[in-house]
Amino acid sequence: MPKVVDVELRRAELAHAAARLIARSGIEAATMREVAAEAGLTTGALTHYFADKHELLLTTFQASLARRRSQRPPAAGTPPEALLLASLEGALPVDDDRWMHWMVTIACCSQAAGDPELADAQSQAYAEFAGYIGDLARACGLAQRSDAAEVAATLIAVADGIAVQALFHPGGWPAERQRAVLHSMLATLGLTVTARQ
Amino acid sequence: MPKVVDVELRRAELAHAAARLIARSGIEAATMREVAAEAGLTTGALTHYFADKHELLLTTFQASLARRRSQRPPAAGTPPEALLLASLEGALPVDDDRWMHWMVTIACCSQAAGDPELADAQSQAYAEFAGYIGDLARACGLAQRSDAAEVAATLIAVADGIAVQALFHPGGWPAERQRAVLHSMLATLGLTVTARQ
Amino acid sequence: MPKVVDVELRRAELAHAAARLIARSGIEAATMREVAAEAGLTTGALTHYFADKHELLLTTFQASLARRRSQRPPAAGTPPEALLLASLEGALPVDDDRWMHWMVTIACCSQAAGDPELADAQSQAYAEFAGYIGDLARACGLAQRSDAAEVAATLIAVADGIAVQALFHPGGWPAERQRAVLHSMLATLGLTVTARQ
Amino acid sequence: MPKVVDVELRRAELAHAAARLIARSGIEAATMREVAAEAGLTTGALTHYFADKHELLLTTFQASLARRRSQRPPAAGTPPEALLLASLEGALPVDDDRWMHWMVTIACCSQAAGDPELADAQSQAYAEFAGYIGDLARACGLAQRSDAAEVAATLIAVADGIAVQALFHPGGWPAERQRAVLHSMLATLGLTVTARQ
DNA sequence: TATGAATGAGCATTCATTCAT
DNA sequence: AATGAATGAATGCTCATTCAT
Repeated sequence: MPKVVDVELRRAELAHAAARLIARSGIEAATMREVAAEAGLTTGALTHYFADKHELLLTTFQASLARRRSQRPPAAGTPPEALLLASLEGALPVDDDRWMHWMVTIACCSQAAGDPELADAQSQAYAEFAGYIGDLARACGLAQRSDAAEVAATLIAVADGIAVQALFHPGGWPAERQRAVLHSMLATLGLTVTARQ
Repeated sequence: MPKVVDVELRRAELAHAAARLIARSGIEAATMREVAAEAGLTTGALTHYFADKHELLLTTFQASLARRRSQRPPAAGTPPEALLLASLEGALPVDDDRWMHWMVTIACCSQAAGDPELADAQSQAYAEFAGYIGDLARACGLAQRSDAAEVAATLIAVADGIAVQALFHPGGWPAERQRAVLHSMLATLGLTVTARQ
Repeated sequence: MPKVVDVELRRAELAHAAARLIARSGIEAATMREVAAEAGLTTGALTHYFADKHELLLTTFQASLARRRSQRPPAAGTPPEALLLASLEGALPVDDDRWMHWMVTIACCSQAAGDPELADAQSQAYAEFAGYIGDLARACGLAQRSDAAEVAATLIAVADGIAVQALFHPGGWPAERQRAVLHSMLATLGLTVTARQ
Repeated sequence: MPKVVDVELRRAELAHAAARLIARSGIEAATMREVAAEAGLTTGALTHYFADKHELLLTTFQASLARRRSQRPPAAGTPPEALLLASLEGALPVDDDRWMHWMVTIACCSQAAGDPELADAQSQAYAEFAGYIGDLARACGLAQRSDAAEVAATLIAVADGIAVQALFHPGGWPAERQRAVLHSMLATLGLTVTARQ
């Protein structure tokens, strides 16, 4: 009987190592060797878990997306206004984890130009998020069935726009500033924001 | 007498070739060989105009930024509302040229993690744009001296947020939708939009 | 009590798997992984039966040679002319099994340049076969003690020469053509060929 | 103007280096690095002249074939008997050059199982040689139009059979023995051999 | 006995870069 | 100014091999 290893766990560890590297030093630094070393393994082990680099990158992106999704607050028992606010705040790069997710996303967006599979993953993740936000907007009374998509697009635009500026101007956007601009925009759009966390 | 070549023109051509490749196939495709070939030259010629790849990428980014700046409408004789609107619309990837600029920007952002010079170029460009938008917001009466920075940040967030969604979901954001969402947001924020182009 | 496995049988199965791979896809395809998989096992099991790849290849070659030897007709009660003919025909790649043996032989010959052990195995097998054919030639009256080696060399040359052409020009040498050329040559050399199998 | 290099000459040099390596140490030793080093260059230069290893191997084989063909004596003014004899002797591995050609041929035959292009090159070369020998056999009166193919096959079989034995039993087949067996066979087949070189 | 995780050297190939011309 | 030959380091990947289980 061989050494028992949780294959999915190992893949997750390796994908996370890749994400750290991408966030820290850019996508060009995320070579097979470096990713393996970051995870404390060797190249041979890496290719044991991922057929090739493309699969590693795709998995890294999908794992990062899944991680973000899993951190949404539980729907049951939370008022939709709080859910919506938390979801949009969740899109801001206010801590290392969220910053890392944005760096992975940006890197994959740049890569997606020559990689349909990556482009698909991105499109689908976006559609899912837009649908989720649209549902919440309706629950909050911010949108009707007919304009949910545009309202969601607007809300997401606000959060993503702040995120992009934070990414483009590191140091200029501490967490508080990000949240303040988001809250003021949401207030303008009619979402009453009560004090939080 | 040696062949007279406009050095700056050649550099611009090469930088533009690099930008096309980045937009078309991602940053990994923009190798020295490919960039040279895209411009109809050979590697040797490329290194004649750029000391190394880093300089090529930096120049490509700065050229793309300068190109965007140069397309702002002339300040003299244009009402500030129109200038502001045009500037924000100019940030949307509504045509091939603007799309290319965004792809270059995204690629450089991803690269900037490991490249301070690129990060600087990005920061400075953003600061300049934010200042320009802040001034216009004050001219329009949308902001006071005291809150110009936050108002500018909000306005840019709206435009960039739409841009990011368009980039992440190619095909889902035709030019008209981008403009419509932008205009509706600006109206909410108090900028009266008159019919245009 | 551990599972009882016939070690020699397993080695033979693995060597045969290696031979199949070599014949089917060339020697480069016969990696440890592929050989193990072809035999329905894993690499770990393969290295259990063979110290290293070199031993596997050597065993594969020797097993293929032994297999060919074991298919010589029984000497007792068979006229030497029939024995000689059958032995020479046995060298022709007229069926899958013999084709496989030739492919293994060729692969090992190519490999033997850098592998003295392989070269030895080849030399010895050849010497044994030449001796056997020489003895039969004398029994048939085709050779004296003094010229048995040269007569044997001549006879083997004919068979091997046909074999090589068949290998080099797959499709152009159906079994019948191989046998016909061999028989006509043997007739010229004085061996009367009677109808057979 | 760049350094002027005769591209075809360089390719020939590299292919010859590959052939030397294959003959000396087997095909596994003919890695890109080793071939480049054997030719006094580096890997990068090798890939400058050959797109990939497959092209290098194919070229090496074809160059070896062409080299053999180019060493046939001039047809004009030579009696067909001498031409035929020289051609068949040319197939024997009696010197380093011919030995090398045989090793390359054997290696490619082994490789051809998984490489149609290599198999094609082999087939065509064989067909050409068989046709050439058939024509000479008719010119010598050894064959009619109807049986030229079979006579050629027989003649080639004799030479190739000797060659294979020489390859399989290095040291046991000095040039004189190879020629002696060939001549005796040809005499049996009706070709009068006059004294030669 | 057999597995498969892990290693690390080695592979073909690509790349930015240099330089004689 | 421009070429393209050549370099050598680095890349993604494969391989034989080892070993705890």
